[in-house]
Amino acid sequence: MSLLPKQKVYQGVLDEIRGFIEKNKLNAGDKLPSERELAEKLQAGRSSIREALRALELLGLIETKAGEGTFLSTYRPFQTVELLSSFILQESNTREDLFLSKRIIEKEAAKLAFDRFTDQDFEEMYRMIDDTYEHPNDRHVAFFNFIFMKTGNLLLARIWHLMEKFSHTIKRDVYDPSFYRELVRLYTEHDYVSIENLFSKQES
Amino acid sequence: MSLLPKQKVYQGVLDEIRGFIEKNKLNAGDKLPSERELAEKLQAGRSSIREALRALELLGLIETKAGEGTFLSTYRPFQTVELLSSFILQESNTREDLFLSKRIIEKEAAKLAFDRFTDQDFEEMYRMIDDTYEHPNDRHVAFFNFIFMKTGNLLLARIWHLMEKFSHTIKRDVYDPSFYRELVRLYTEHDYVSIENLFSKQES
DNA sequence: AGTTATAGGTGGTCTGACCACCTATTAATT
DNA sequence: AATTAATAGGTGGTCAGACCACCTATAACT
Repeated sequence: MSLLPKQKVYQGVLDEIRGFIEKNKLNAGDKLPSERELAEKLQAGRSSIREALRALELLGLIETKAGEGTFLSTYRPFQTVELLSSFILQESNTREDLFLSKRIIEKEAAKLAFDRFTDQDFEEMYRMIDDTYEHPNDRHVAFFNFIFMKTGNLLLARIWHLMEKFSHTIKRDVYDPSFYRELVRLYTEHDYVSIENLFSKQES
Repeated sequence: MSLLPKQKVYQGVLDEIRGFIEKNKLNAGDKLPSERELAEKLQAGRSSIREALRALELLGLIETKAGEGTFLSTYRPFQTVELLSSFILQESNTREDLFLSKRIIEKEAAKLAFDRFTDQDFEEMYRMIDDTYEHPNDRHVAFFNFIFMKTGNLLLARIWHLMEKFSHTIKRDVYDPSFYRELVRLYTEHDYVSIENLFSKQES
C-alpha cells in the first residue's frame, strides 16, 4: 500500500505544461499547443487537458481565446483573489503566517534596496507618501512596489505581490503613516542597521 | 456587439456552487452534491461541472475523494501560492533572484526559531550536522527543515521548500560545513544579533 | 451474530460529436 | 488587377455516454 495518493491526470498535465513552457522558453503572450495537440502529445483525454487549462485560467496564468488558442498571460491575480475572497473562511493560523511572512519579505526588500536610491527617488517616495489614496492600503502597495523594483529581485517582488493580494482581501495591514517617512529618512542618512528595528517596532 | 465577453459555463457553475454553499450554510467538511447531480440541477454537462470543481480543487477550496464525493475544505492558500510560485519561478530568468530569496528566507527562519529550541533540539541538530548524507544538499535540507518546523510558520516553510526544489535541480547551494555548527552555537549562547552576520558571511 | 457477496453511487477518464468563432486561403465580383 | 466574398480548417466550448476504480451500505450466506 502506497502512502502517496495517486496523482490525477490533470495534475500531471499541469507539470507537463510547466515543463513545456520552461523547455521552450515561452514568455507572456506566447501560444500554447492546442488542446487536441496536448492531448495527443501527453497521452491524455482532451477533457483532462481542459481541466488543467481551466484551472490555470482561473488562476490567471493563461488566457484562452475561442477560435484562436491558449496563450500565456502576464500574471494578474485579481480574478483569483476575487474568487477566493468570496469563499475564504478565515483561519487565524494561516492569516498570521501570511502577515508575518509578508512583513519579513518587505523588511528584507527594504534592506536590499538600501544603496540603490537616488535623490530623485527620495522625492518620488515622499510624493507617494503624501499622495491621497482611495484606500490606505494603496499607499502601502505603491510605496513598497517602488522599493521592490529597486531591489531588482523580480522573484521576491512577485511573491510579495501575491501575498499582498491575498492578505488584502482579509484585513487591512497598513503600517503607521510615520513608518514610511521614517524609512526614507533612514535611507537618506545611510542608516542601514536601523531598518531592522524600524520593522520590529511595527509588530502589532 | 457587447464588450462583456460571454461568460463560460464553468464560470457560471462557480457562481452557482458558491451560492449553494452560502444558501445551505455549508461548512468545512460538508459534502457537495455529486457531479452528476450538479450537472442536472444546473443544466450543464458533467465536464463543465468538473472544470469548475477542478479549479476549486486547485485553489484548495474543495477536496475530492474518489468513490465518496466532493467536500468543502478549510481554506489554505499554501497550495495556491505553491502553484503560482512554481510558475513565477521558472519565468524569472535570473536564477540569482532565487538563491538570494532563498537565503533571505532561511535567515529569517533561523531568527524566527531563535527562542524555540530545547537542549534536546540542539542535540538533534548536532546529530544532523554529523550525519553522512548521499548528497551534501541533503544535510542542508534536513537541517533547515528542522528549523522551519520550529518556526511554526507553515507558509514560509512551503515557500522555502519550493525554492529549494527548484534551486536544487540547477546548482548546489550549500553553506560551508562550519556554518551549521556556528548557527547552533549562536542558539545555545542566545546570541540573536550575530545570526544576521553569520548569513552575510555566507555571501558567495 | 458475524462474515462475505453484491449492488449502486461517486469521482476519474476517455472518446466522439457538435457548435461558435477566428483566420488564411481561395474564388468570385467589380 | 484589385477588391471583396465565400470557404475550409483549426481552435476553444460544451455535451452525452461510456468505462473504470473505489467506497459504502445492504443483502445474502454461514
